[in-house]
Amino acid sequence: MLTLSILGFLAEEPLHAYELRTRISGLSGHVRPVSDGALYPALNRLHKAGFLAREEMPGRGATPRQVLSLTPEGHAELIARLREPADVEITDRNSFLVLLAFLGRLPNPADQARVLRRRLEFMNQPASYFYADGRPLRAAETADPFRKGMLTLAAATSRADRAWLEAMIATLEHESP
Amino acid sequence: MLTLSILGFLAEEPLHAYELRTRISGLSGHVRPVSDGALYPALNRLHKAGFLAREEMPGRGATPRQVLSLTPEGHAELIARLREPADVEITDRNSFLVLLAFLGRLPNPADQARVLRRRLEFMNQPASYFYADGRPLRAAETADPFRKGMLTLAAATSRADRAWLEAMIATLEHESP
DNA sequence: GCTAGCATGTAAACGGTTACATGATTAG
DNA sequence: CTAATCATGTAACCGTTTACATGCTAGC
Repeated sequence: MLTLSILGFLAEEPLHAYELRTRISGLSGHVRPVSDGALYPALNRLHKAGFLAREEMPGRGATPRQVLSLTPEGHAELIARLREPADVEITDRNSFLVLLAFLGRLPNPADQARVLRRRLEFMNQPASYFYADGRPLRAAETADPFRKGMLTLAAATSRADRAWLEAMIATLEHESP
Repeated sequence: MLTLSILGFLAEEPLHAYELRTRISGLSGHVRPVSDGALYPALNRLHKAGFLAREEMPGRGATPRQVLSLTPEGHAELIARLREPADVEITDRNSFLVLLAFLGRLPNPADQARVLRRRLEFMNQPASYFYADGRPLRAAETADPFRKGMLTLAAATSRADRAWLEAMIATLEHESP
């Protein structure tokens, strides 16, 4: 998820690590800093892999900026990760939303639709959080008001997400029949 | 989150690790197995810390079951974790939903309300995912349909969650004025 | 003079994933 | 007979968090 965000934001424009960090921090909605201990090692990994180019530039403070940009390989890597997302990015809503943030970078609408369809198929599998005697419990059957709330909220989110996915998939299929 | 789930489920009834695993797996909604490599070490940590008692019992298969139960210290630990959740559990929706699953275990409605209020306060901070020229971008201003969708879905979820939190807090305050 | 912001990093500890390892029972 | 389920664990790897480390500039 961190890697995808890095590649995704750098595909828009070259950035130095500090600026990249503030953008990634915002991706959670509420600004929550990405730890440097995660970001800088990730950047080094991507640089070693040949996905990133660095260029030194004078910064506002004392330390010079390391302006980062995607190499052609880095761009290819981003496209590959968007076309064929890892399981977590389909399965985990937070990860999927981050994926969505960059899915517009995929050039082919059919590929975009395929990704959305994967998510939709996953969501269409019946979900249940609790079991009693081996049978799934519905929200109405739970006495605990917190569990009831949890189930209701999860269901509402799921409904809204599926509706959007279906509408968006229809639009994309209209674009490239 | 794993630790909380372990303590939470064991507070309901003693379970062996295998059964515990299937319950925790269900907590994501869609059954996704908890890796043994995470579960067993976590159980060992909790056992070493004195939160868990083990009792050997014959199982259905060859391997005998290690039936796990909460010690009084384990129960106290659960209550403490519920009363004073870590930041992630307030901040991350998935984690918060897991917390919710066990919040009914807190004996005091005022404590329950305090936790919900913490989440509500966090959610009431204005959220924005993208910035242009330092100003937050609204869904309507985004040209990218995927980002627009992402922002719309996040906003809808946020609205529903806040509404539920407010209603539930009101109910709890009514219970213990 | 001090704090916040700009700007970069490293090291230790922790926890999770993946793969490995074993073995009995039951249903198809 | 073979796959799934029951049942327990370990080891290597990988990435994240937390804490440490440094230093300049701008505004109060």
